[in-house]
Amino acid sequence: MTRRTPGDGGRQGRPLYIQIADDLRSRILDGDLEAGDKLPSETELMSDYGVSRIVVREAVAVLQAEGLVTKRHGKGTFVREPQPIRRRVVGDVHAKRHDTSPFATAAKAAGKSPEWEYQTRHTTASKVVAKRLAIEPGGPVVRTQYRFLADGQPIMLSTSFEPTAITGGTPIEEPEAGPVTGVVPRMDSIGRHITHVVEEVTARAPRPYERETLDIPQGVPVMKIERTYYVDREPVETCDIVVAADRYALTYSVPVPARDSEGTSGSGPCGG
Amino acid sequence: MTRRTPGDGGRQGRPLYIQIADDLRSRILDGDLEAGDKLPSETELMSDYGVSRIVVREAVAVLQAEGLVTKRHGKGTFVREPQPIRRRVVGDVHAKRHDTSPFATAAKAAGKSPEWEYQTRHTTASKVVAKRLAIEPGGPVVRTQYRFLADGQPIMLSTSFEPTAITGGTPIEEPEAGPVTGVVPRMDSIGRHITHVVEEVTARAPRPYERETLDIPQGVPVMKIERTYYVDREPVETCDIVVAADRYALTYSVPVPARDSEGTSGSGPCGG
DNA sequence: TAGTGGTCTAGACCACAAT
DNA sequence: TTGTGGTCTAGACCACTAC
Repeated sequence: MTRRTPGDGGRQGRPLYIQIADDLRSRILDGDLEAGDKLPSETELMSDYGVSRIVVREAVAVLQAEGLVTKRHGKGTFVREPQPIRRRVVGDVHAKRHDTSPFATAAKAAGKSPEWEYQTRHTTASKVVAKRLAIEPGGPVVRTQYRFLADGQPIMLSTSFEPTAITGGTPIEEPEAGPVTGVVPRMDSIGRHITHVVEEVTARAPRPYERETLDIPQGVPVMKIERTYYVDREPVETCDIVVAADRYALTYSVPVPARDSEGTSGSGPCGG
Repeated sequence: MTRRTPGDGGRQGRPLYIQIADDLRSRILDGDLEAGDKLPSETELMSDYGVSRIVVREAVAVLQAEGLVTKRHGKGTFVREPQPIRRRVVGDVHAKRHDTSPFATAAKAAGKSPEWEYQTRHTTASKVVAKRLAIEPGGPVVRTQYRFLADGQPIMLSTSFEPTAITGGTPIEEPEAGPVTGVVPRMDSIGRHITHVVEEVTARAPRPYERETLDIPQGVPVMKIERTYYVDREPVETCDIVVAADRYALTYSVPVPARDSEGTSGSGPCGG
């Protein structure tokens, strides 16, 4: 490692904390340090590399931001262990049925009843929600916030919006208060069969509230799914789902038409 | 703000840098500071809050990790501006055709020819790749790495794998060297019509190589798409696609079957 | 009690960008 | 030249965890 004199500001090479981070990273990726292993303490790293504590801390912060390590107060810094992944499969053409409720299904498979907390409010549509529901901004909607739990621990957040124009006055006006639950059965019960679902997936750093509620470590982003249910071209419900990205994989299966007469389908390389 | 005496370690409240971060965050979210606006300099924040520089820097680092601000050396710290989003739509039931090459389509729509660089290698399948292609580990594959460019700037990385057992000896053995390009047309040309595509979406912090190549700022994760093309149940190509999460939204449209006799489809609340 | 990471001060020199 | 963020030192007290 290139050692620099105090205060030379980097003339002799890259910053020390970057060099140390690189060194530690390769020790992790090469398998020298395995998942769950403890990194040398800050004191050890200080003497190992002959630098001050802040340099060591910045180096470790780099690895933490990359999601490679986790710090535990009073215990040390550890190589992050891979999280168990929940697979959320949508639209598998080979499945007997389409599973639009993987949370409930997974919970049942594990012998647990799916649990969630919710809070329903009658309110008005914001500009964004109005656009997704194809209604006028300010129009009446029913908003329900969910927290889904596994072993009592929140693992998914969701907020749904339904236009009162569709459900108002029916037994299912409030999603969790009627005789039927589940979006598709509920809409079926008032004669509206949902024909398709559109999901828009993005990812970003978690908000402080999400970090706290979902117990998300530094360096782990969230995936946000904007899901909208349609009856033909009419949106009947839309919701935002937020999950920790290290615990979920979203799988989509999409058919390719028999032949593309226009010759543009799949015209690029894989990913293009 | 709760001021603490030096070295009291937090008895009187939350850490100073958290309080300062909270204050700055609310000034951003309340619209007091808008996208593109410059935050007070570190020197100003030091005197504004009466703390040392490291506290100010940690506070700003929090906001940076949340993706709210970007630092520019020699200029200042700025509220991040929303990035133009490329929408990648897969499986829209109302579209005339399925667009499996949104990159090329988007480039053409903008009046530019899509550009990419690639590098093809004959190699053997790793355990992971073998599993995705349903072949034996160590089996021969053709591996092609792509960098997709817009205005000369890389915006997407992709690595594809095709088993030589399928393409070997045909004109399309190497994806970019044959008479036909594009996964679907290429496979069509050797009598294998792709029936469906499976995409598995995850998100994580970018690797150093990805940060550099794709020019990803602090606090922005990447989305990784594992895409596999199938002829019936036989995988014929798989690839990994990596994009910056603040510049892409992945949209999937999935049909819901006419009626679910087993009564489990959509049985949970939205997101459940 | 000892070791760990968490927070904080005071001060220094540096590289980058605009004027 | 001035102001910005980038890197770094030396030292302090604190809270958490395990023994």
